[in-house]
Amino acid sequence: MPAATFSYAQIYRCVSRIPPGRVATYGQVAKLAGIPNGARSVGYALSALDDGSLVPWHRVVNAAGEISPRSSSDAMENTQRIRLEREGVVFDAHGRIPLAMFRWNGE
DNA sequence: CCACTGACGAGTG
DNA sequence: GCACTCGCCAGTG
Repeated sequence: MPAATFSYAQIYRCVSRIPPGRVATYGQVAKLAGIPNGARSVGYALSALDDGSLVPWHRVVNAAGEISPRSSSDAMENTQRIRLEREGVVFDAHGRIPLAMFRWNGE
């Protein structure tokens, strides 16, 4: 586990704030976490998570509304999609989410 | 300190 | 819509 001397907790907290059936982009979470241009850092922070995490990391997608491809194990991508669909999030034929409807406003 | 890598974003052609 | 480039921040060797 990395030193994480920085606001990982902020990122996790913001992600946890995302209501069910809603999604947020990396940039959005980053901004809310206090890192305006730290989209990459958000992704890294989420990558440090695992199944045992209480953080709904599956509600975080990229700016295109797609599930970001991770290093390996494409099976996890499927898991993320299943979890989202189970919460009511719909994927179009392109495999992405209509952010116009499901994007979290950050209330 | 430097170089490389990584769940990204925005801009350009 | 796709491919490429640059910029962002953090972690690791």
